[in-house]
Amino acid sequence: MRASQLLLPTVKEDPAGAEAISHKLMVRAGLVRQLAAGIYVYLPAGWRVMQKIAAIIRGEMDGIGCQEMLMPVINPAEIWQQSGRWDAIGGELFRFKDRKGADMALAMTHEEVITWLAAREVHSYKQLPQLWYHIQTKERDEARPKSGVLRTREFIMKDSYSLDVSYEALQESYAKHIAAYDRIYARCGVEAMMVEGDSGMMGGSVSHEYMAYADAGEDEIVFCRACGYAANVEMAVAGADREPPQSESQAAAGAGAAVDLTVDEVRSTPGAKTIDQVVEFLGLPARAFMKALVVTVEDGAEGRQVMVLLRGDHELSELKLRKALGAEFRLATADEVLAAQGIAPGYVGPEPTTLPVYADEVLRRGHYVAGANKADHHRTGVSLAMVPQATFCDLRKARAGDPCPQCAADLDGARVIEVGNIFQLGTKYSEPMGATFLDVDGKEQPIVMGSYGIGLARIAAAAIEQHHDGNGIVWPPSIAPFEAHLVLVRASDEVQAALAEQLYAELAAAGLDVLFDDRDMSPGIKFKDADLLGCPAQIVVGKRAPEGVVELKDRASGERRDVPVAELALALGELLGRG
RNA sequence: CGGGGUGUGGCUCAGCUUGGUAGAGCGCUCGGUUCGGGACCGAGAGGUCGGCGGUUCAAAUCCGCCCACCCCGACCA
Repeated sequence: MRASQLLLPTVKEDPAGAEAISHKLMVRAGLVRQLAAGIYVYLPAGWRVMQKIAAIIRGEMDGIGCQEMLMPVINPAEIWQQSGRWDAIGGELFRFKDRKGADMALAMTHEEVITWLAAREVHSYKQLPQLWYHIQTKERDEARPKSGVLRTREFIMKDSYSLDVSYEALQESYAKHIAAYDRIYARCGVEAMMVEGDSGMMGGSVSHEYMAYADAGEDEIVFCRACGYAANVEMAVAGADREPPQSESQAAAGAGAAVDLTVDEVRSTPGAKTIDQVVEFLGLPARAFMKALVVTVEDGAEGRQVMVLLRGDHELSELKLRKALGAEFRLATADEVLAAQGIAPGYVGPEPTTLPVYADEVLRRGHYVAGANKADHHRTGVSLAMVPQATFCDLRKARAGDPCPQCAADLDGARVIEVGNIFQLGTKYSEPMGATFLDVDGKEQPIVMGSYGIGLARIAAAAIEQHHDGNGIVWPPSIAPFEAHLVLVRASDEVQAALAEQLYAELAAAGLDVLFDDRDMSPGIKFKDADLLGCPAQIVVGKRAPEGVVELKDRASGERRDVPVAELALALGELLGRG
């Protein structure tokens, strides 16, 4: 491809509002343009990256016997009503009516279509297992698109589905996907880790998420270098705290502290409503406090209130609380808190309270400062021995430094991008949608299903997050828009131009993806563009063209060396890792 | 959906507080000089200041409503 003819609109300045590095670089390098919130145009170079990622995914999916097909984005409402998701999913599902007034939906994933297909075409255990996939646009009316291509309302996903005769058989399909996914990320040059997931709206029981390390990621995981345990912080088991409660270490240190945590006493804390403010006011660490949240449980027509207790320095895992309650919940409004506890948020405490209490495990021990249920006052010496109705459970988010729940080593933490996930759906869709088969005994059974997704753009973005420098993107060779960027320094120099043309023809003939910068522009612009775009090899035809020598630059290391034209093919092969 | 912010040439932004001739840098066009790390000189093109309404002799600027986009939160196969 000739740069003089390629639509590659590079820009010098970061786009307004962009924060994620991948977002800035994808726009600056001329890979994408935003049409509307969370809706992007893939420009030629960006689309090449997507196609390369798709090709790697295809290869690996085909490799485990998964069959490619194509399912429609437009779905009749009927199948979504059958699966129950028409009602279960809120505004995230794009809905519209066709000209006849029939309800339609834009598919956000394809379980319904797959199950519809399976119900019609799969009848016997002899046809199973089946592995089906497609690479198709997904539509989701995200509440908040963000971070460029990381969270969008329209995106391309590889989604595959397994159909099996039993849960045991499903394990095999699941294992095949795990193996394929590991290879896909490795081949794309993205470092990702499999963690336990929450199955969320997909339903089912077992699920895992593939997480790629990136500061721009919106998820956080903890993982153990010693034993390999890894989980989303929402999910991860928060092990016991190594340190004793603050009140015990304070007691051990002897008397004389300004505030004795073990003494039951009401103290005036005017204006101090948040943990940070009370910490400041009393001069105690956050872990000396107990924070009381009042939440409204939405398991009846009218919500009921429940008090949730966490240590001051811990964060609530909403997922864990949802599981403990067995119902959805939300933070209570100020009015609800006042009605339920008789005090406005800010000074709520468990002593006394008539509400059901759910307390995090670490609060079993120790004395804490808690709200005094009186405006502008907190109370010391509060221990949960005073709250007999308290139910203890693991409610807090795990964090780096916590002991690993499997081997007790220290957990590490990382921000991550979710680049894929796999679910054991079971019969969640096959039962309501009547996707059954006859087993060996002639008995009708629901098909046991799994679903497996990978977002292509997220792989591209994660690759950039993991591989870039101050000058631009440093693509892994496997997914770079071009393998080599041939830079003609002086287009007006006949010798240089002739040599560049010759190399362009030869490299292309050798099957290499080459971008030939034949533009008549100042060299600085060309070099900057080449670094920004980030193709792994740069071949610079310049001063030494008359001798038949060009410069080969390794984008990743920045190393450059002069190479006689005759040796270029070999040197390029080495640089690109083709041996 | 709640909170905050922004909207001015293609891009990034200033101007708005205190109403009075619409600006800069980059990009673009033409001519010339340059030519290995986003060159220089000269001459140009390009804007209903997000939209509608209001106040005023006069609105980019003040007021109201709406829209779009961004950020935080809620939500998230």
